[in-house]
Amino acid sequence: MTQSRTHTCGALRLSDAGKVVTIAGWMENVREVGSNFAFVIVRDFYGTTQVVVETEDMMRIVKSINKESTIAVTGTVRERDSKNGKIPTGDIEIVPEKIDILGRCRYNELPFEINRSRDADETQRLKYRYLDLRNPEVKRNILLRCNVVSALRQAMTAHGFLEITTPILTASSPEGARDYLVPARKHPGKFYALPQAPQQFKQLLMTAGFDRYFQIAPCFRDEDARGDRSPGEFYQMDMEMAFATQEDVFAVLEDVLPPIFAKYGAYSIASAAPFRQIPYREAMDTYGSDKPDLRIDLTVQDFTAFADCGFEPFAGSTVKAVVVPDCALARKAVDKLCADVEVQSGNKAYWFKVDETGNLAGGIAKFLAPRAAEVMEALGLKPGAFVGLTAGKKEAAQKTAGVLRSKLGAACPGHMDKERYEFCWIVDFPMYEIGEESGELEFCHNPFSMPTGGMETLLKAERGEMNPLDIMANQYDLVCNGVELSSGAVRNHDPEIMVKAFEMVRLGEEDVKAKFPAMYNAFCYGAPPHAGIAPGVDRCVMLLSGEESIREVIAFPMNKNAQDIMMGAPSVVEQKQLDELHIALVSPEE
RNA sequence: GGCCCGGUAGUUCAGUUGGUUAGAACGCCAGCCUGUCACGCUGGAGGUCGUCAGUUCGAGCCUGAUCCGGGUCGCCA
Repeated sequence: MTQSRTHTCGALRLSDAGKVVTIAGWMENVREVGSNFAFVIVRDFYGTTQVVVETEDMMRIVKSINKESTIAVTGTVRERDSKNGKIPTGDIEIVPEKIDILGRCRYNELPFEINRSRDADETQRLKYRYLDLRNPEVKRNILLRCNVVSALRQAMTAHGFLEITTPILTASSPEGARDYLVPARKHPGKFYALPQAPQQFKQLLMTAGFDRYFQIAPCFRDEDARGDRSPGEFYQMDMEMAFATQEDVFAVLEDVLPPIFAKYGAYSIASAAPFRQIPYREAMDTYGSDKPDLRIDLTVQDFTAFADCGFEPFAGSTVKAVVVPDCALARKAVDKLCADVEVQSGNKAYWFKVDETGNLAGGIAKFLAPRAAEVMEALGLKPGAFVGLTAGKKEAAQKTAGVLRSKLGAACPGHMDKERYEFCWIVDFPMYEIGEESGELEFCHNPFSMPTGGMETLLKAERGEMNPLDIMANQYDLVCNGVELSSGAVRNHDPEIMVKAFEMVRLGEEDVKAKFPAMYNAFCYGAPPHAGIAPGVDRCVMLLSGEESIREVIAFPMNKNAQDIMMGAPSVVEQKQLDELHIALVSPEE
């Protein structure tokens, strides 16, 4: 490039006509409309500009290179004879005096067409992510992410939070997800772990007196992927506040998030503070989910009273119903919906409806017909109503009903006000549950949360004055449009209460010290009460962009199997490296 | 790890009951075209139908195994 560019490909307007300029970018397209007459489209990050080739010399250069080569064009800006109102630079074109080839594209056929890359096979897109990202539609999500992260930083800083980075190489934590381990060269047989979250560090920062901390923090968990969950690594806007209550944490996020969602989101309306607070058990009963989509006005009702109606799958089960008062779904759509529910929840869904004359019809109606009046009364049914049903153990029936509710909300017009962001807090999570495998009391979520009522509550349960399953944790989830954005809690900062909480699950002081030595020790030196939360950055951007796959909001995502196809990770390493790390590979055997 | 869906041209897909030479669109190559903007027109090249085995006179299509991808459940304190 003998001359640096004077304008970007999105900059030139009619007022620039007559200027001699230089632009640079990728040769997106060449439209030949005559001999030695062609339109060349040059694209860069900012837009596209048309170059009109009118001479044999220029045509020879253009025809000598493949599309997607980078070029620099120097020439005169001219008003177009025929303008294009669809693009900002559509009034002008450049008449080139010089076209420099900067970076030749060696292939005349690409793995996919840039502007249609979103239709291409995902493996191809990820392998050639640098080509995929040339597509302005794909690039836009990454730009959105930059803006959101920048806005989060500004808002948190304005609220007096300090951004402090915490270690990436740290100690393996015994609870929670599977760790990524890193062998320690200087300590044969020992390993670092990548942090699943900066949880313990941020609590230590509170103990150190930093008062308000946040970090756009990378988190690493070796668990399987989902559409909305990256394998391996993801980012959280991690934050923690000292001398703070649950309400203090809520107040910060209720102030920080809605403006960012309204400004950068696909929808311009976001719930105003304060967000609705829904106790966990109420959420499960009413919405069949601990991450309800409040844009849907349908609710789940209990139908267990009719479990003995003679329909075999209901026998001895909890039965849940979702009523749509005015649903005109075609039979085919109903079948599809039930099939989708089964795929997503792993459990079957059933249905019947009330016809115009007030009779039960379709699906499993014949089993309920003998008690039709009773059914109508119990569910408050009127002619035209549709009833989706699920059955199973209480939790399964609830969760399946939750899936059914979302599907029905999306499918039946008038029951989902889609174009908005509806936030809510899920509060009052149980501290303990009966483990499915062990059959004994276990921590429900994490052991760092303060039990509601503190030591007094734990002692009550210990004395048998209350059911341990009724102990609540000062823990909360932030949910938006059916997506769990974040978990947080008022932490347990008292060593004695920590030990007591562990004793409930047959562990004790030694276990606390062994599992969380730094935190336990630190809390013995005067810890402030503190609380925090960590909204997922990828999930937020996903909601804002309206994308269905989390990979669309990550610049270089891994595939479902936690592989980076482009870079070839994970990969085999040289024997020398293994030797240095004191690692001997065992060949896999059957 | 279980279940569901998919794998056919460079790309996205169609392919009937198992039956002649496996098609379309986009892309690519060549020619024509002086105002295109998803430019247009004409022609052309391009295929181990994921892989292996089986059934059959005959398999893209049926059966079994296997590999790969996506979704989902488990898992994700």
